[in-house]
Order: sequence, then C-alpha cells, then structure tokens
Amino acid sequence: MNLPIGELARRTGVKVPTIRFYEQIGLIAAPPRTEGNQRRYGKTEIDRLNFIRHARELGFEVDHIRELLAMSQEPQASCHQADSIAQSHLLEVDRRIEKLKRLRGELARMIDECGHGRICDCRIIEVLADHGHCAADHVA
Amino acid sequence: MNLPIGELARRTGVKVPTIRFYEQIGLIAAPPRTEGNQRRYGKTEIDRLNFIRHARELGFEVDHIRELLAMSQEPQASCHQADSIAQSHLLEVDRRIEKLKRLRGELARMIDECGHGRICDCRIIEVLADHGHCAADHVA
DNA sequence: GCTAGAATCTCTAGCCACTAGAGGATCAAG
DNA sequence: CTTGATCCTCTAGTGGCTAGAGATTCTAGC
Repeated sequence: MNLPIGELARRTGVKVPTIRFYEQIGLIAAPPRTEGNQRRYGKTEIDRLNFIRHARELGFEVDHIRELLAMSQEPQASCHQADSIAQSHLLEVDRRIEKLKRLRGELARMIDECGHGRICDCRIIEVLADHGHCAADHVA
Repeated sequence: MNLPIGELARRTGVKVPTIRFYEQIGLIAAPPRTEGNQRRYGKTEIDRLNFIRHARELGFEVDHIRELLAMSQEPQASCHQADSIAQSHLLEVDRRIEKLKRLRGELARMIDECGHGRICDCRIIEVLADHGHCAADHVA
C-alpha cells in the first residue's frame, strides 16, 4: 500500500480530481503526504471510495452517503436508519421511472406522428407548442 | 395584452426569475418596458414560453430547445432536424429508464435482504461496500 | 393626492457534483 | 541528469435555475 492518488483512482474507478474534491468536502479524510507533498493512500481509502462510488452509482446523494458512512462505522448500531434512507431512495427511483415512462410515451407518439414533411405540419413542433395535444398529463 | 412578468408567469407556469433568466441566456427576446422600466409581454411570449416549458418538461436541453425554436420560425423548412433531435432524445430517455430499472432492482434486493438488525449484519451497508454483492452489473 | 402593500427591478451568490485548465513541482525509469 | 508521467494548488465553468438584498414602481382604496 501507500498508493499515489492516480493508483487509487485506477483501483476504485473514481477520477483523480473527484477524489480531491471528496477530500475537500470532507467525504474522505485528508491522507498523509510524502515529503514532496503528494497524497499517499492505504486500504481504508480504497474501501471507503468503493463504498462512495457504489452508492453514487445507485443514485444516493452525497449527504445520504455521509450518513451511511457514519453508520457503517458503528457496527453495533441499529440499521433502521440505513434502511429508511434506502427505502426513501427506492421510492424516489420509482417516481423517476414512472415520470420517464410517461415522458417516453409522449415523445414516441410525437415522433411517430411526425410526417417528416415541412415544419408547418410537424407534430413535434406542434405538440411542443401546445400542451393540449398531449395524451397523458405528464405534468404530475 | 401587455402583461407584466408576474402575469406571464401565472399564465405559462414558468416562474418569474426563470423568465428573466431565459431572457438573459437569449432563449426569449428582451420585451419592451414601461416608463418605469418594467417588462411588458404579449401573446408571442406566452406561446414561446409554453413551448419552452413543455419541451423542458419532456427533458429537452436548453440548446436543443433553442434549435427547435429556430426551426419553428421557418415553417417551410424540412422537419428532419426536429425529428432527429426528438429521436435522439427518445434514445436517451430509454437509456435512462433502463439504468433506473436495473438500479431499482439492486436497491430493492438490498433492502429486502436487510434483516433490520445491527449495522454489522446490514446488507445495505454491506452491498454498498462491495460491488461484488451485486446481482446485475449496473455499471453499464 | 396620498399611502400602503404588492409586484417589479438589478445584482450577486448559491445549489449539486463535479470537470477543466493554468502553471508549477515531484517522482520513477533509464 | 533528463524525460515524461504524475502530482500539486488554485480558479473558474457546467446546467438550469433559485434565493435574497435593497431599491423602485405600480395599483387600489381613501
């Protein structure tokens, strides 16, 4: 161990500037430095960054990740809070999927009806110009 | 007509600061002003803002909206370009839906397996810590 | 005409989670 | 000892707004 930042980046899939950014916002601790002022990391940071990257990929916000990280440091605590963070995130994801599906339908219909002719007959332009053309009420 | 900005906002569902912002980035034209320097709008702006709002709700980026608006001003032009903007946006929406669905599965499984006990046995923390626990490869 | 309160004005700064780039220092290999 | 990759700090930019300060203007009632 004693990895330079680039190696840590390679091993975790988190980009170098992003690692420095995470240090800046206190998501990871400031690591020790070489005499020449370069950061050196150990196993702990690999784990922590993997956790962070994974949670980010699942769409958790940085503040939630902060909470989850704090929890994971206290193995004896109840996981009720972690559960509720994940639950409410799942609900949010469901909402996003629903919204996108409705939107998708609207887009597909709009494109489908476009006669590929002139703008003056184009359903894409027309639908965008007038909400009344929408089948679904996509503004939830 | 000759609507103040608040009335335009009410009629289009676009917030007052957002209207001013759109003017600033050149998405809508600077309207005439009263002697006291207040903006006054007409029918044109209602239509244009409705178009913009609608396109934003469908997730089009401002730059794409700019192009679509420019096209809509030329009724004799071919709508091929509008079609291709909408097509590629549809593809993007499809990609987002797919990604969210995979993610949703991962989240649901993670929550499901959480025994609601202590952090040391919590699957939520565990799964986040180790990508290897994932069933699906959600990093596309 | 006067006053009160709602609406408007401009301007700057903040949000999120990064990303890009300048300009310089340091490290590892040959 | 040189080369070139990597590293450093710092500032500024991204998108699409949103918030707030502090000043002005408009409108309705008296």
